[in-house]
Amino acid sequence: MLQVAVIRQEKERVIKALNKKRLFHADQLIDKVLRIDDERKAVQNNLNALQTEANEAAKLIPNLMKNGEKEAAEQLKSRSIELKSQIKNLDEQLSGLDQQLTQALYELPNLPHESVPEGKTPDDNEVLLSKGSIPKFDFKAAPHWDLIKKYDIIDFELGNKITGAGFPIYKGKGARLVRALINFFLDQATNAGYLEVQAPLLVNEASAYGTGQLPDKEGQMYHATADNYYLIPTAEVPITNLYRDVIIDERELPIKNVGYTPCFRREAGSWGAHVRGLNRLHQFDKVEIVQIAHPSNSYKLHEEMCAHIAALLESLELPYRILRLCGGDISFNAALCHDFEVFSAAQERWLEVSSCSNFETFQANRLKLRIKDKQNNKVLAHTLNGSALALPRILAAILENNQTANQGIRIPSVLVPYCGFEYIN
RNA sequence: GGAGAAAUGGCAGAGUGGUCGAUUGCGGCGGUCUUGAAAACCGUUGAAGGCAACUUCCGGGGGUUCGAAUCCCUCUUUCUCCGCCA
Repeated sequence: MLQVAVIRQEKERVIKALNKKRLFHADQLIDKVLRIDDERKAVQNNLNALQTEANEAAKLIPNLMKNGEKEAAEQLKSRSIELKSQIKNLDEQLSGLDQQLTQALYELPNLPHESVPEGKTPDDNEVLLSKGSIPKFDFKAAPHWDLIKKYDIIDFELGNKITGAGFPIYKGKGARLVRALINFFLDQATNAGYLEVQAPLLVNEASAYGTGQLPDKEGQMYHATADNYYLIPTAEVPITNLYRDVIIDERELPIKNVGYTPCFRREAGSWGAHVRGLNRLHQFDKVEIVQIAHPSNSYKLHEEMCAHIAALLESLELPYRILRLCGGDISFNAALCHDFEVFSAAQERWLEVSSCSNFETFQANRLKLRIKDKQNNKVLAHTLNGSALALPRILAAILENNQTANQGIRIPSVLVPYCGFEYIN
């Protein structure tokens, strides 16, 4: 959520930035915000004046009573009763305006960082780096959905029976490899200074609002309606919300957390071509890194997070590229986002395996996540997160890229100590 | 699930209708002293809105009253006891 003060003070810059995100009626939305905010202030001023009067009356009455001025006291009492109904009225107006203001602000996406390229579609994303060699085979490479059948390591049909489409059953070396990847990713993050946390997989409404899943993306989350909880679409939600309504001493920064969770996504309406096998699931595993940073160095920390993610991909020996998302493709909440894609050799496609974003103060403003310095001055924190990494597509790429003519699938050497075998065969 | 108790500032913990935004202790910050540190002493120290005056906030919501941290209702959470249970 953008800050009204920023919108007010830098209106032109904000409109320009929103246009880059292809929000072309930004000026109207911003005028609406400012109009509501003006009204809010006016109502609040009126309310304050009446409250002052009521407070003074309440102090005066006992004195009048003591001095035996019954008449005056009674008069003041009836005035107070009058004031009370007016105050109630204005109070209701004020909370109505507050709600309107929040609603209006919810419609505004985050401002893209200046380095975000102009553009409309994923084709306009900027390729920052492309690394690793794409494997060549002297045989017909099989897509991962054939390989998993051949080696009997993942069963989609069985998942259909238990739950439905998009909930695969990992078996044997498949299950072991998933566990190995999770442990490897957690260990790497811990070594890099992240504190591991295990957070709930269901969150309440306030948390979903805090990180921006609500109100917009309600349809993307599974909703446990009996208790009004949401299954998390990413560990970002519970982990970032650990710091909701918190004021952090700047000496504790940056806060670095890592967590493994399953992620649940309804992916409503997004099934079709290119979603076979592990490419898109309703439940998948992901290790997520989250940082709470001071605004002065959040971009440096974003680079550090991206370097961490790149190092993971390199140690898994996967060819990858890094994209800087353009204004048209970057998410509603992010100021800057780098996508990491691995090349899947049999599908001959790039698969997104990580998104690393700096949200600047956009989430912090909703979360009321602030930093205080020694002088007790407070500023909104910057929040960042990145997948490190999402498992299924990594798994798909490992299976496809490391297949051999007759030895089965070679496991990247860094994972061998974790899974205890060198080949799936 | 049943019975009871409680929820106050970073923490501990007073406050049961009228200058209470809240005594006090610890912690934090600043200072005196010290070569430096500790101890001691002095000062300072919640949040939000507002240009400001000022206003709001004592778990959330509602009510009683001229006036509520304090009384009533309700929800949530925590603790104790009982029951059940991975």
